[in-house]
Order: sequence, then C-alpha cells, then structure tokens
Amino acid sequence: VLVDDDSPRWVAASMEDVAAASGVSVSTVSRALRGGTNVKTATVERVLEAAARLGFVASPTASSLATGKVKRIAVLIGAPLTEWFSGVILDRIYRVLRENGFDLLVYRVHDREERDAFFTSLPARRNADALIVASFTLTDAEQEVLGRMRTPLVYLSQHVTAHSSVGIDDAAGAAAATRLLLSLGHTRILYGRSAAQPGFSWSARDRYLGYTGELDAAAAASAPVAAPVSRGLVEFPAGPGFGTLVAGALLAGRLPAAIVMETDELAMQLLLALARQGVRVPEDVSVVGFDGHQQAEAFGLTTIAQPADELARRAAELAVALARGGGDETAHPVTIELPTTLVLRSTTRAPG
Amino acid sequence: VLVDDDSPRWVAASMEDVAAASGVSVSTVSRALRGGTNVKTATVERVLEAAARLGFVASPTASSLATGKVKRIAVLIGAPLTEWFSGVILDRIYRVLRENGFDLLVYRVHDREERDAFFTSLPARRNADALIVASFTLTDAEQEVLGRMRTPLVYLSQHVTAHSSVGIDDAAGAAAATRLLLSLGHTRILYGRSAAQPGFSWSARDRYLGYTGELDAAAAASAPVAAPVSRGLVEFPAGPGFGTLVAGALLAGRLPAAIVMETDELAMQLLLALARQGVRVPEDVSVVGFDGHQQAEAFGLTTIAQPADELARRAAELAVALARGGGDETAHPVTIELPTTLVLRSTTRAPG
DNA sequence: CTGTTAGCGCCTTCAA
DNA sequence: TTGAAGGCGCTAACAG
Repeated sequence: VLVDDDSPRWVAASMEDVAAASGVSVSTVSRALRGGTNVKTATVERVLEAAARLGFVASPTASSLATGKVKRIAVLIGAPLTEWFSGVILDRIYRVLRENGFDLLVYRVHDREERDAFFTSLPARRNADALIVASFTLTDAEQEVLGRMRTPLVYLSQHVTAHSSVGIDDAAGAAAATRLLLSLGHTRILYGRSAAQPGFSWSARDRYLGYTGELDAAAAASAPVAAPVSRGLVEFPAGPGFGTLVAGALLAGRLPAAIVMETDELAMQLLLALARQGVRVPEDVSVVGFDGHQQAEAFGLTTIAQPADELARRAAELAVALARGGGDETAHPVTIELPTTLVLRSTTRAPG
Repeated sequence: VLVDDDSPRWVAASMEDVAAASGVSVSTVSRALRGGTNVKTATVERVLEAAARLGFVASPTASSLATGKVKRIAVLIGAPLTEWFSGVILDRIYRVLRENGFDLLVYRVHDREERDAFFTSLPARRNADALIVASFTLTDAEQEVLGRMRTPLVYLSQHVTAHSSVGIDDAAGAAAATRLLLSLGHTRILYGRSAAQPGFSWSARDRYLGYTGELDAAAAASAPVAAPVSRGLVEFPAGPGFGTLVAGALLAGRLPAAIVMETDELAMQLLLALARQGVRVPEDVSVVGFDGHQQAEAFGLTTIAQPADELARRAAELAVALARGGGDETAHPVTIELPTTLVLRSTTRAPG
C-alpha cells in the first residue's frame, strides 16, 4: 500500500513528537517544559533541546482547559484608551503582568451602550483569571453581575465593600489645592470641572467636596475676623472651543482670581484659552490642576499629582496574586490608599 | 448510604445542567447556544431560556480547544501605551474587534529587552487568531520568527513583502509640509526630529527623505533664477527641558525661519519652548507638525494629519478577516495606503 | 524520577 | 432536527 501523500508538508510539532525525539513520555515532556519539577536535570535539558529544535510550544488553550487557569488578566476600563490615565495604567499593568507570565486582555466600557453590551454578554466570563476594574464607577447592579462572574476583582480608583481596591484620597487632594491658594492669600477661589458626565464618577464628586470642604473649614476658622473668601463653580462643556465661555466666566468677576481645576487636562485647555485671550497666568489668574498629567510639566502647571503608575502597579500585583490563588479569595480584601503630591510650578502665586 | 454533603454550595451551571433543564442533549445545547443552525426554533428558545436562567456561558477555553480558534486578536505595539498613537489605534482596533466578537490581547515591545523577550518566548504563539504589528520596524530575523508562528499577520505603518499592510506615504506627507513653506515664500526651512532612536523607524526615515527630496526638487526646478533655500537639521534630545537647545539652534540663524517637525508631539513642545523664549509664532518662526495629534488643534498647529483612526480600522478589519479564514491565507496579501491631509492652522505664514 | 490513566468542557462527525 | 461517541492537547493523580 502506498503512503497517502497528502500528509501535511509541515505541521507544527506536537508534544508527542517532542516526547519521541527525547525518548521520554509526554508527561515528562509536559513537566520538563514548565519548570521541570520532579524531573532529572539531564532529562529536562534533553526535552528542552528537542522542543527548541522542533519549534514546539505548548498550546495555552489546552493547558488552560486542563489546569482551569487561563494565565490572562483583564482590565475593564471606563474611558477611551486614548486618554492619558488609560495609557498610563495599561502600560504599567501590562509590564507587571508580563513579568509574571500573564497576558493582558482589555475591555473598554465607555458609554452606556458599551456598558450594557459588556454586562449582558460578559465576554470576560471564564476568560480571565482576575479582573481589574479601572476608571469608572459601577452601579450596584453592575457590581452584582461582576460578583456573579466568580472572577477575582480588583478595583482601581474606586472602593467597593468586600473587594480589594487601590486609589487616592481625591477629597484630600482637592483640599490641598484649595489650601495652597488660600495660603497664597487668594480671596476669590473658583472650581472648574467638566460638564461632561456630572455625578458619574466618585473621583469627580470627591474632588469637588474637597474644595468646598476646605473653604468651609477656612471660613469657620477665620470668621468673623477675616474677609470671606468668594467661591464659584465653572462648568466646562465637552469638546474644543470653550475659550470664550471660560473667559466670560472668569473675567465676569474681578481679577486677580484663582481656580482649582478638576483635571490637568481641563487645566491645560484653560491655560491655552487664557493665553489666547491675553489673560496672564499667574499674574491675573492662578491655576491648580489635578492628576499629574505627563504634559503638565511642559505647561508649568501647578498640580496635585496622583501616583497613577504606582496605583496601577499595586492593582496589577493584587490581581496577579488573586489570579494565582484558589479563586475563592473573597477573604482578605486589601484596601490601598496612596498619597497625592502637591507639585508647585509656575501657574500659581499670590494675588496682586 | 448518605449523600456526601460537601457538594458545592453553588457551582457555575454546566452544559449538562442546561441540557437537563431544557430536556435536550448537550449537542443540541451547544448548537443552540451559538446561532442555532439546524435546530428547531422552539428548541433554541427553550435552551436559551434555560441557559439564561442558570447563568450559563460556554467556556471559551473549551470551545477554543475544540474549534482551533481562540477568538482573540493580538496587537504587537512598538511603543509605550501612553503615546498618543498607541492610544488611538488600540482604541479603534478594540472597537472593531468587539463588534466582531474578538477579544483584544496587547503585547508591548518597546525596548531591546522587551523585544528579545517577546521574540524568544513568543507568548502570542497559539494564543491569537491573528496578529497586528504596529508602530515599529521589525528586523528581518524578527519577521522570520513571526512568519514561523503561522498566525496571520497584518502590518500597520510598515510594508512587508507578502503580507497585508496598511499605512500612509510618510515621504509624500513631509514633502507636502515642505511645499507649503516653500509656497509661502520661506527661504530658510529647517527639519526638526527626535534624536531618540535614529534610523529605528521607517516612518522617521521617510519623513526626512520627503523633506530633503522636496527641497532638492525645488532647487532643481528654480535654479539658477531664484535664490537657494537654506536648510538645516535640528535634533531634539529626549526628555523635557530642551527649550534652550531649541532656541539656540533656531535663533543661531537669522529670522524669520520655518521648520518642519517630525511629529506633532515634538512640534508642540517646540511651541511651548519658543513661547517661553519670547519668539513669536508665526511672525518669527513658522512651524508645521506631522501626525494630526489630538492636541494639535488646541495649539493652533498647522500639521500633516495621518488618518490614524482609519488606519487602525482597516488593519483591524483585515485581521478579523484573516482570523476567520482557514489560516493559510498567505495568499492575497493586501496593501492599503491612505492619504494624509494638510491641516492649515495658525503656526504658518509668509515670512516678514 | 518517570509512565499510565483519566479527564478538563466543548464541538463535530455520524447515525438515527 | 436530534443524540451518541470520539477527540481537541494538555495536566494531574496515581502507580511504579
């Protein structure tokens, strides 16, 4: 009988091929290929050599089916990947995962539609060993759905009862920004925030509360001896071209003034708009940002920097630990709160 | 005999549970759960209802092992995820993949160390149905390693023989920028580029060639009637604080001058530095950027915009098609070249 | 230290 | 249109 010649010209080598080539069983090949526990060193070398020669790599899929672990960690991110914060945390999370042999899976959940799609089809289900939830606030219903998934969870920038989380104290940061302006002698201190998604994020809420809280405290402490500090809220509509709006809101009152901005991104747009209007910073207006955006330095922006990189690293490490653990690690949730830093640059100074 | 009571309190439902609940076999459940081909509509509904009630979702891992497809597409990206271009393309690729039911896997391959690690351990091996290679130039050796992987490949911003690719004509874009300055009447036109990784990327090389080529062409066409255009190359060291260097290089010559910048990012840093030095733009210096960076508009930067979003979309669509195909789709590689656009804003004008 | 024996959970012929 | 049986490629006991 002639051999059927439509045998494959070049198939990827299988584990059995490697076993045959190194004169051992597939079990031994399997053991040797991943760490070589309980295998004679000489055998390990022989197997590794054969595998390399044949260009064999074990199928992650088959391993996963057998072990129940997929060696993948997913990040559920509530913002476009184009945003500064998204980039920073994904980049850092990626590096931690890679160091530990995990792959990075990304799920973007920005608008209502994407959220609904994610939470109904749950593509991360049984598809990752742990999930990092970043940059957005879940509704209670969404939290419950995630809980049902039985995948270990780590929250980034959000505290959720009975789950591990890492974040900063947004209110304290905004209070520090406000305190700086007060200490410089400002008596007209505004707060500028995005009008995009009011009340959507806890961070946004806490930052504003930090600002008002600090002003309240100052008023209580100094009254009735000192003059009251005037306040004001400026909402920035989404999209470009808000320059005139900004000018209107700021210039409507007397100058000099000071303003605490919800984010550095908004603060930088404000600086550009003010420059275009001929308003001098910090002579006429003092500006403090929040975030520690990479570009803030180029703008000379005074800001409350959050350790985004470190937040991401800690979250990723927690996720790795949970991914390795049994799975029912609902015990021992860890809460990490990292400090913000006041970075003094050239957009703030005493009035007049 | 008593039933052993350490049976799990709540296990995720299995396919058999769904089968039992809907009175059919697992085969039918399997068919019903994905599309319901060759299954009576009523049966499909019954199965779907049972699955929903039990909260069952098929294991992607097990499906993958059986079908040979992992429903995942990997992006190999040669830059930090914090960069503008990385964010833009990941964001767009993500959306295309999701629409088509694919998950996004990210591999960052920035420095030499990460590259070596990736190309020796090949974590994407057997782990994605297609691979998009973006933002960096592979060596021949690396290309061959990827080829061996037998995973369909799509190149973004790089042409590779016998593989699909999508990109722009960098040289033509830079030439257009140069032509704009020439047509405005500039006679001193410099080129500014990053000193970070000279010769590392084809884009960088082609852009510079576009600039010199256009000047050569202009010289050939007008000589000997017109005065020669003077040129110059300014290299920007990586990191912040190059302001003084920039000023030195630019102000060393006579003003007004014009400069074509390799990237918008560099151009924006230049604008900030010039402003700090009191150099007026565009009165003293005209600046043209390259990329179509999101922030360029806020800076009023004239630029050569590349359709990053569209590039990513096309690359992702090609990848999806290849991922669905048999696998030996080495046939019919597609090459797509998208046009750049000159975006005229306020950093350019006639000298004097 | 190494081989043998069962699955992991799903999809896919093949029959009915 | 449905069910039964086998296998995808690997790992995990359990013997030896």
